[in-house]
Amino acid sequence: MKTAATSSLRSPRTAVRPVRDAERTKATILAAAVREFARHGLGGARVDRIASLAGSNKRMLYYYFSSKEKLFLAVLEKTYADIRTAEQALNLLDASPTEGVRRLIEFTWKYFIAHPEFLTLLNSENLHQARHLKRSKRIREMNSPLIETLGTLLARGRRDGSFRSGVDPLQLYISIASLSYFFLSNRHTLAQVFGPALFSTAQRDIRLEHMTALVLGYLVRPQAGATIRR
Amino acid sequence: MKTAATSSLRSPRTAVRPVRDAERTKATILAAAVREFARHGLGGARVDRIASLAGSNKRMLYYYFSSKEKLFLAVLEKTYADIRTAEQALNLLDASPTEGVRRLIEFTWKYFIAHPEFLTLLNSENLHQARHLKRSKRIREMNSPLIETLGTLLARGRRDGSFRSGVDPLQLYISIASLSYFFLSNRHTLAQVFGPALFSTAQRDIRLEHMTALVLGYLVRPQAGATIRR
Amino acid sequence: MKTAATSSLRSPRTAVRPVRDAERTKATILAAAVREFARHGLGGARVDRIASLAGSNKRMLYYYFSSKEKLFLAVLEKTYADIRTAEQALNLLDASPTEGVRRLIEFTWKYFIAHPEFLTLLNSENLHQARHLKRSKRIREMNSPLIETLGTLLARGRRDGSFRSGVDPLQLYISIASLSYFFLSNRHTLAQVFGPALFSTAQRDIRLEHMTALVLGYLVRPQAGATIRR
Amino acid sequence: MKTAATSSLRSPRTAVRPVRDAERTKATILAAAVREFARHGLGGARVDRIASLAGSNKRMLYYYFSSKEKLFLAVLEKTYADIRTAEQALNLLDASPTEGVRRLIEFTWKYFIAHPEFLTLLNSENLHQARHLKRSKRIREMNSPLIETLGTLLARGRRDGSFRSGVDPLQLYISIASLSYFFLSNRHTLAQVFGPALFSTAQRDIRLEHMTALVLGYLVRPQAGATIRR
DNA sequence: TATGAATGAGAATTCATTCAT
DNA sequence: TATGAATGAATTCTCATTCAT
Repeated sequence: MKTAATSSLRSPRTAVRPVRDAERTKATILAAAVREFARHGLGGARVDRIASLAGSNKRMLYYYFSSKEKLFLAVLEKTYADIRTAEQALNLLDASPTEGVRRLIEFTWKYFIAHPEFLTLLNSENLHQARHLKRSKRIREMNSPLIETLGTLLARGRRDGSFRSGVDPLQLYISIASLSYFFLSNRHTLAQVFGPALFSTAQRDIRLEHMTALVLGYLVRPQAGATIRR
Repeated sequence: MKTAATSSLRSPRTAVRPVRDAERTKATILAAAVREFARHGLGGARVDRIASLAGSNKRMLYYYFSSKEKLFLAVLEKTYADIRTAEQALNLLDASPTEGVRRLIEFTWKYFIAHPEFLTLLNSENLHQARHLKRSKRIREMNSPLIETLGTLLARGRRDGSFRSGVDPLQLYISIASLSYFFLSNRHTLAQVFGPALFSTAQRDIRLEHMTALVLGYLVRPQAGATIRR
Repeated sequence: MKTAATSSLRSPRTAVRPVRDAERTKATILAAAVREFARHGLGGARVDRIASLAGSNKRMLYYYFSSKEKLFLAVLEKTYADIRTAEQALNLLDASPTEGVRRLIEFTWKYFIAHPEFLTLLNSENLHQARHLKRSKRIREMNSPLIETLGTLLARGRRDGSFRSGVDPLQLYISIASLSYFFLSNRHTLAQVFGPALFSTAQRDIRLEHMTALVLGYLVRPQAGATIRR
Repeated sequence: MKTAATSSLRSPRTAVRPVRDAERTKATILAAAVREFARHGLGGARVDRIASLAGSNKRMLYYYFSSKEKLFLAVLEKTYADIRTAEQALNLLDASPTEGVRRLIEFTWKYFIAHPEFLTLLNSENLHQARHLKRSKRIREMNSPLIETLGTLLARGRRDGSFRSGVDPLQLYISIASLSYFFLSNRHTLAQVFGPALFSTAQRDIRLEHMTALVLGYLVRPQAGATIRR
């Protein structure tokens, strides 16, 4: 009876009965948790909702993750792991310094757009003063390769005369992230204050262009011969 | 007994000036709410804690603010009103375009440092998709004068040749806010990932310098005569 | 029967509506908790049951006692306070040493019969290794006056030749408690093993006589002149 | 993979002797259950903990014992069987009546010290009003031989003039058990109230001496010739 | 205006037990 | 025989809100 009801809800082929596949169940719960925590924050997330979102039940959640807090940590770890993986696919050093920086800006922008959960989860974790991150060896070991890559790009650009000197790669990296982050993370209040047009698809390109112009306008030295006249 | 003692402490006769207790109680609760919502977000904030933080009681809170949500809205309105007031004290148009922009960056940076609650409250409101802001006529009427001021600065700079052309004041305003916001709002996770040294007082100045260099490096045209040679 | 008894407790005149008498509500909850913990032990007791037994609700229980564990502690404290009060009403020193000891035995026996909760609560607390008692300053300060009283009786008896010498009052006190405690605390298993007749009202007197004979038979020296012959 | 590895470790071929795993598993679970129920009582015991304590799993526990309650019953039966076995090794009738009683006291004392689980399990069963015992034919058939033995000792002692008359062997048996039981079962609260020194090893001997003196002081008639004079 | 008492609905977490392999 | 996965029903505890004085 119960089985019938349940099976009608879920397609017979995929999940008629309990999965009995630990890894899969765990992954499903984790994915549901990512959505829930991203949408409602740590405090606002509901364990019940995560379980039913995952097509599982609360008990399984505790079976695999022990507590809501630890589940949140697992979510953070997955989120960090995901972005690190995406970063590794970037080959910024294949291009010219200018092109490399341009691609980094674009990557950041597009990643944040494709993964809005990253922004809200990070906000949540900061609201809690990075309490969970502090306890996670895993995350602390996941260093982003991008700071070093950006450092290499800056050095190359300086050497070939295209970039100005004296730029700290960490500060610049943070600035690049900032420009995308703020715009997307605060889109609801920004839309309210400056009008929803700001978030049309056309405006998205405009924002990307602006950010690129800002960063490259700062970095790139006017080329020789490009004498500036009045 | 206790009541008598308490009331004598707050009795109009002993107060220095005939302060309206009602207004004072309301303000105290609001101030406590700002702290609580800033610290814990909307979901994590506790009505009990606000009441006791205010040295008052829950009944008063409901008496003046009707519900937790409306109290949150009041908090947002106060927070926006505060920053608008601070912005009005700025006289960016008294200075040169370059100096005006520099001051705007500095103001933003320092305001965010002095008012960390602004950042977390905004994050909270965005988590809730600006649900409260949408309902607040008051906030929507509180337009920031800075976009227009920045537009004027950009136009002046363009005219006097110091600034590049084609810069959208809104985009630039958002970028300026971004650079401070991200760094401060995510300080806990950033400290965890890049080390706590990033947030020493010395580093603060470095961040401000970097942001200023970035924005002005982009905006300011190399001066005439500053010919670039091989 | 039970309904009648219960409803009389809540007669319309006394508690039709919420009591709004903090002390009374608290006391009612505490009384209900004594019953529930005594019946089911700490682990087996149900917070819901306590609340409804008290004609109140769970929330009030937490309002006044913070947690199940702290409520249990309050119950222990009350239980200890009760027996100490009862002990203070005893005037053992008014009687002869023999009579004094007899009365102590009788008091212990009757108190344990009248207060079966004392036995089970003590068992529970010992199961938990006196975890709660350790935290209770109140209980540690509630010293029983009976050890000292018993010491005085023993000294007097020794002096007037009625009691043997070399008896440690603490050991004897513990033994007196033991004799009643074991019989009553284990009555269910004893009845199962030795038959329920052991707990008839007639047998109760027999037990009291036996315990008195045992203790006094040990303490009291055969009187002079009562020569023992073959 | 993991399963294969595990089962190969326990395969009959690698075991030293061809032990019947079934019996062993059952015994291991039972032993673990004794500990767990003794420590936490019936209500506080956790099926999970028993399984992992036994190095086994919950399914096996249910396979062999059907339910938590039945497992508790099995534990009680084992506990009773153990003490009956130990009692049978006593040969109290080999000695003089006085010596026989002395040995019985000592045996009780030492058995309770060596088997603290007996005390807590009995307390648990009494908290549940001997519910399980009532259902166990096995236990009801396991009569203690000691009542009869004690009866014989008392009769002999009366006949040879060493013991007083009119002593009910059951009452005395219960008293002897009481004196050890109470002291040991309530050791945690007693230590809290009277200080931990009461449970030093030295004090243990003092307690045994006291109990023996008490019982024999009551039982033994002053010897003939030991006329009491003025 | 002020305050402590009271509450229902809901939150996280736990538990004994069963299922599938 | 053995094992990990799965679950419904409780269980403790929390929270925003309202009531009585």
